[in-house]
Amino acid sequence: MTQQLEATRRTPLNRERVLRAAVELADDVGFESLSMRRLAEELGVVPMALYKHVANKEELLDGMVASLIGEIDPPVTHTDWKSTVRLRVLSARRALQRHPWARQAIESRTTKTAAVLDYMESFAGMFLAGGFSADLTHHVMHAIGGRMWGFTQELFDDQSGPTAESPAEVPPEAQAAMMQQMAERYPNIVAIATGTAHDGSSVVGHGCDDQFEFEFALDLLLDGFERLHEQGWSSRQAKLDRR
Amino acid sequence: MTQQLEATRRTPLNRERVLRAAVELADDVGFESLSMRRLAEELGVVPMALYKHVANKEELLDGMVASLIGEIDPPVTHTDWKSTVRLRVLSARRALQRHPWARQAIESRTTKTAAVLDYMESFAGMFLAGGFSADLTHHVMHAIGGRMWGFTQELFDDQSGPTAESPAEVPPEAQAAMMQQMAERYPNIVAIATGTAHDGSSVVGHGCDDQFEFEFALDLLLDGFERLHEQGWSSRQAKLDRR
DNA sequence: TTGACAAGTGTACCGCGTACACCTACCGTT
DNA sequence: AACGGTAGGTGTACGCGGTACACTTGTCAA
Repeated sequence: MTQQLEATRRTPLNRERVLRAAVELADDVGFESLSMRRLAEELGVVPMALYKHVANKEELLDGMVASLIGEIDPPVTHTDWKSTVRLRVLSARRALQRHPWARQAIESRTTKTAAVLDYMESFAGMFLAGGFSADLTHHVMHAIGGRMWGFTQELFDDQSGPTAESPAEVPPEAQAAMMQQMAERYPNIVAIATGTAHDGSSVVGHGCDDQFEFEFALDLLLDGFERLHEQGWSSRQAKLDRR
Repeated sequence: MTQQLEATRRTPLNRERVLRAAVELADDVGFESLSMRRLAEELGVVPMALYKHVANKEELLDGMVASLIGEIDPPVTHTDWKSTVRLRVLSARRALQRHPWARQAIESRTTKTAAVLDYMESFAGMFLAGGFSADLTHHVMHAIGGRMWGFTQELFDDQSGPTAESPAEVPPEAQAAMMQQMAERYPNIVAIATGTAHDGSSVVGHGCDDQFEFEFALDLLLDGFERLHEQGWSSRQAKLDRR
């Protein structure tokens, strides 16, 4: 009968499996619903068992981020820095979109793990290899910020107005009235929202092309970097120019 | 004796006072340590009493953000859009720096309150008033993202390496050895970190000029916006150009 | 056979947000 | 003067979260 139990028993856990399960679970239920207890349950194990493989939840999250970094393509070679950076960022973005929890996870991390440092190291390398000064590279990395991970501060993703309660319970034509009110109180927002509804559909929350928005900002920055690089920008000079 | 009790009793709470106390508490103890229970304690009241003035913690945070927005200067008038936007953003940044919890609070909010919508409305207005098309304004607002609140994704603020444990317990000259290791594993990071230590001090975590980094990226974006605006950029054209 | 060690368990603690029933002082009305 | 509603504050309790600590159990080397 111990035999049976042994047969039933899964192959023992290990850090790898815990991390994989955590990623899967977060993919399914979202970042905020990922708990040690829930993860343990998913693995058919008691919560405290996890602590034999990760020190605490922080470390679990660090591990998840590391695994995410593993999904980002290495930089391509034999092109200019701009394409290299661009492709890498877009690869990061793809990884991020496969794992909706990743943005929150990255933002929640404070201490940099080796995996993160490695990624940043390699990222800086793309600029330096492109002939950027260490100085410019430094500031450029700051400027690109979260976009180096493939995300933007999304301040728009919700199409909900201030009075968004019921998800599908909106009276069909009452929407027009609300739209009316919106247009009065928020003319500019309505303008920029509908101004881009090229297909004529004038719903407020028509949702915009995230990918386009992302690339718009990314290219704006890359073009700016290029210009500074070409004109031999240095922070010392910039600071002198300021006065 | 009931007299005495009445005399002792504070003036009754109200939403205002709750919000003010919450802001103060968060200023002191940080975003993650702000709890309903702690706030209640601070107000000399039982936790559930707060729920007579705010519906739940979400609403409390919304209120805090609203109060923060109240600290941002209104847009200046009679200048070009660029200065107007720039000054406003820098004002937002100042507000944010007075309240270290604000970044996390803003990022944590999903539904937009009236206060937030008002701010965004007015923000969009600065571009539109400057002659920007609704189209360009839309994308520009996306691009500026969190910077419109005065913050950047800070991916650097920690100067800690991967082995940062004890805060002050670092053997004095062992730091040099660690530096050595750093330089081997992370040559690029070390280069861009020390490359900007203009004063010759080569400490890794010398900390950089946050304000400068912020303005660097902000101006890069504003210059980019200006260029696009001048050349009559439209998203339709941009999409056509892409192919 | 032993005994060390790694993996998993069970119990427990504290902090969190908040539902719900209750109390109590104050108010305008009758 | 008596009354009932109401706003503000209370007390108790629940479920969930992370995780400390002491324990069993299964495995393998000596």
